[in-house]
Amino acid sequence: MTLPEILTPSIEKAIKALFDVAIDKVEFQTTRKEFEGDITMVIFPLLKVVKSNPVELGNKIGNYLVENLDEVSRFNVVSGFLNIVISDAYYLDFFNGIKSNEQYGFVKPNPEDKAIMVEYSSPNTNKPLHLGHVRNNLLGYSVAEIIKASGKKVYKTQIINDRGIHICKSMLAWQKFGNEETPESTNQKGDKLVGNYYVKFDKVYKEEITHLMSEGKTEEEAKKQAPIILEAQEMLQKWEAGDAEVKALWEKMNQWVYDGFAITYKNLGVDFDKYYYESNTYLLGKDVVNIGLEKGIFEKDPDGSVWIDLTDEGLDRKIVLRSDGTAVYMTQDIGTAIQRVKDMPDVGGMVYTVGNEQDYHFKVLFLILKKLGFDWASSLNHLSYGMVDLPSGKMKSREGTVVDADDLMNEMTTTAQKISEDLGKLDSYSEDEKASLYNTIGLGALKYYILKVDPKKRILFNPEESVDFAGNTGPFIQYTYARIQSIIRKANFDFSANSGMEALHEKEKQLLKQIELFPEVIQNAAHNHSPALLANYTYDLVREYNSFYQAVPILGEEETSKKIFRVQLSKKVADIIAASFKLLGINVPERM
RNA sequence: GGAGGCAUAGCUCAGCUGGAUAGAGCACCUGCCUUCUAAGCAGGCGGUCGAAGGUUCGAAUCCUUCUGCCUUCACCA
Repeated sequence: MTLPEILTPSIEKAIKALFDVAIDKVEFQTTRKEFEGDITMVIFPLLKVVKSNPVELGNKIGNYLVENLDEVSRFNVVSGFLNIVISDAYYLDFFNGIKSNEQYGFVKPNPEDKAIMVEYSSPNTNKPLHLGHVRNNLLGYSVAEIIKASGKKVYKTQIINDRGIHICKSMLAWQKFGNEETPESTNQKGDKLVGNYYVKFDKVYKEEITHLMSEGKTEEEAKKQAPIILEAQEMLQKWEAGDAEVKALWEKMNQWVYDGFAITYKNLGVDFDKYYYESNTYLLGKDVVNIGLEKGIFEKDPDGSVWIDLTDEGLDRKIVLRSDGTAVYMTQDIGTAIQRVKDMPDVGGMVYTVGNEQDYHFKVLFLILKKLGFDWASSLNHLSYGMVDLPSGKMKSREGTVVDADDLMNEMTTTAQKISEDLGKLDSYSEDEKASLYNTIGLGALKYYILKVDPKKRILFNPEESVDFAGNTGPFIQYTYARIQSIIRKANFDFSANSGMEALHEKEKQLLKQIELFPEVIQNAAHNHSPALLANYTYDLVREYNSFYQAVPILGEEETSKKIFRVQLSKKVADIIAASFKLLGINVPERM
């Protein structure tokens, strides 16, 4: 039971006994540092129901609590705030209850509950993953893990945009200029190789445009008439017609990309339960549109195109089927959503991790699915996140101003190595152990840097400054974890025994209060789809721990009961750090 | 033009359902390594919470208007 759960009934009883009125809500907040107390009740809201002045009322309630609850040892009233001092026994009791619970804060899924499907990553297959994908992947993975920890079954999925003009551009450029190059022959990751040809295509395309314009064409005409773009469009048509040669090339090059992605995903530490491919789903949804047409949800224009009129909802008219009867993006997403629930009938909701430039698209998509009458349509969420910008401006893959995901991870690891070597604490480590540790720290820095900011805010990513290891950073938290492991190694006595502690140091109490918040933070983070809440909580916990660490000797010449308790407390903090970081997809090192 | 998002210290960010004198880190200054890992701790400096109104006992938080930046409103995905 949490403190509010313990206190609320007593306060209600007190009010009932004193004034004979019922109150509907009691408001609590943690007591500010400058006042004595652990939890504070706000008196003001009661004044509407109870005729009294805040101080008098606070004193009455306070007295009642001290007399009737063992947990409350004393209180003070400052203007409209009742500051309640909770007994050490309560916190010791709480700690004994959770200290050996490995699952503390995590809720077991209820088999009756519907599962949540989390979609993230969803790249195009014509170029490697970049910094923007990194944010998407980290967010999606972490939110999936957090929802899982909050007590729901989760499926991680993605839809791979494996067809379309973009991949045809890479294919065509490879065919024309590739000299049969392969990832093996060039010793290059497949996604990089394919990406190079996408850039190559664009270069040739631009040259052709310039050439045509020098012959007197307008830019618009030139863009439409450049031979290479016409050829790419022809290739796309062949693909759609099922041309064997084009399909074979398409399969070969996509496979190169998948092999490359697999390496990036592995290094990034993300995974998926189920993959969807646009080439399998792009035709889905057309039947649904026809059903919707019969129901009168959609309307057909004279030219044959199908639309939905959302002007009543404050939105626009949106096309759902082209005049030639082919599917658009929206058609496909309608179909895919329905297909997913068919594939996994226990899915009762979805979270789409997609950048905020698609806010409108998802608003419309969810509305359409709701109008089509699917009961799960009310549980669809768009995990919308802000762009990642560089100091130099926006990232543009065609112009080569992107930060490549693989390069970024390497750089972070290298920086971790430099800083670690300067500190020189790892001399006894083997080369393999060092390499693994640098990877843990470097990726920890990167992931934490991205996840600690509110998803909906844009991130200005400065590659140099992002590699920070002090303050609110991943490595700082990892470092605290490693220090605690060191304490545990040195505590060569049985610290799993009952400590027999009776009174708490102020810092110990502060720490326990922070620990007490963990389960609630997981629920909040799951509810808000925000790893940032968890990240910032963990940082607060670590600061609280470090403060405690400096203030009291843990393995000093103290009574055994204190040593046992403090090591237990340290271990619990380390466990929570590890648990929290696991949900963020970050590893913790045993030493650093 | 319609719709949506963002705006908090010089910089990067917290601030949960409205609550006490708005919090961290970086940077700058002062202390603390013979003691469990100093990637640390304790403290100082630094704010008209974009602006103006409104609701409220009480507003960074809710409402309205305005300003600035971004996104979106394709028979692209």
